Amino acid sequence: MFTVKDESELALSQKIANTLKEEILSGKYPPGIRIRQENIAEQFGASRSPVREALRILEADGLINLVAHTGAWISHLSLSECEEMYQLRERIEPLLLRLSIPHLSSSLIAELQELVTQMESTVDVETFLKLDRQFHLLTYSKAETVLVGEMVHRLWNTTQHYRRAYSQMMAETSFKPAHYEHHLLLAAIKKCDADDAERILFGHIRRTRLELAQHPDVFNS
Amino acid sequence: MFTVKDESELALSQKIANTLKEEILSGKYPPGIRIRQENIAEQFGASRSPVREALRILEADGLINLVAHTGAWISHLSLSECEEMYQLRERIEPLLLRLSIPHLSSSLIAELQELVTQMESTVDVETFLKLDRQFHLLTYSKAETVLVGEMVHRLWNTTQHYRRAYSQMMAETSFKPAHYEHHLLLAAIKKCDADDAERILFGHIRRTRLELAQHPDVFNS
DNA sequence: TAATCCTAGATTGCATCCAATCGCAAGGTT
DNA sequence: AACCTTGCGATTGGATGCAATCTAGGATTA
Repeated sequence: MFTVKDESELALSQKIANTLKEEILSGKYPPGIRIRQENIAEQFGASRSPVREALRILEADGLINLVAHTGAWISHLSLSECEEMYQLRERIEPLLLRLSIPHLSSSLIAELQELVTQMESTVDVETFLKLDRQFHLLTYSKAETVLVGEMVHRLWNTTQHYRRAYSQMMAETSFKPAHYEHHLLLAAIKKCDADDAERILFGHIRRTRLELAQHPDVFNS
Repeated sequence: MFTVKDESELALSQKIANTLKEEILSGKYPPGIRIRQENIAEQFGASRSPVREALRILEADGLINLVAHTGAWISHLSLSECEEMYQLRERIEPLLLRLSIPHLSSSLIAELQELVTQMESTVDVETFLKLDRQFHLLTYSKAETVLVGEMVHRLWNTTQHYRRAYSQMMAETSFKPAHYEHHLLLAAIKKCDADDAERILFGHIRRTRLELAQHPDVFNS
């Protein structure tokens, strides 16, 4: 039997970490602001002990920075750090895609097709962001890995704020290149051509990195 | 002025984590055995609070596994997980090398040369392991990165036990291919040929992965 | 005999209390 | 006026005690 670990049987520190993570990624806590242990404890009706452990977990996920005797801040990447993250993504995500492609079913590919169509027809940035995330993570979903998948999720989480900023920026000009790349990627996936898919995905992420680098103002707020 | 963070001003939980990490990597705690909070606390003359946070840090580094209400175990990779780690290394370390090569001084290259020579003349596995680690990390040392470097260090740490097992295994046959690859890598570095260096390093790690996969018995202990 | 249940001890998780440290503002010095 | 010192309030770090949970071993039963 396959039992999913029930949320209720997790340690409190884990539950706090999970909830905080959602809130950070959703933008409730913007990058750079400080987190106070007592506030969080109060918010969850708990003491500071589990909160402190939760903060350690979030630090490990790269979502916050802890400084001894000083406090915790929502981590914000500098331009150069963000470029590093994207360079990591350029190298790792094509690998994950390669490991996933052989196991993608035709019904899943139909889902991907649907997502590409939806992305083209939306104008709302937040919706596009969500669909884009769904699309890419779905292409990776059949990789029979543990660690590589986790790592990619971490990379997506820590760059979430900047993908949002990038999307808002691009919304004023055009998403066309992204849509073209999504079509090409989908075609390569349909052909089960892992080499081609890797190359297109690499370029897709690289282009984003280079465009972000031309808008350093995103990192000053 | 450049101030290195003094060990003494770190939080106790960080110091415990650092020490435990060394001990785990050195093999004092072999993969699979259980860690008890009270024992660690006693060992450091501290209470369980900082120990618990230290364990969270080590979990984030992938060195131990925590299960709620149950305990902590030194993590041990399965063969397939180990292969994943090596595939990650194949993709990321060439990137880090590329970012480092332009900044390598001639004196540092002389050091690298010396390490290659020393590796060829040693027969002791533990010494080889140390020199090999020094050599590769030194080739990466001038990369002006934060996150990529950290990630590579993590990958080296979590595969440490298996590199040891591999080396002991190879000691009975031959290290010759590794030595050849080290020479080629050094030559590419001297020429500042990042493309070539990336390719050689990729092959170097890949060969190790494939040889490890042919000795699954390493993972049964 | 083998499987199941149950209890005692051990171990982890969380709350509370106290100590250590930091940041900031007020006051003093050059 | 600019800089440095000092002390207080705020915040984090660590120790202890107790509750919740798990593991191991023996007793019970089919």
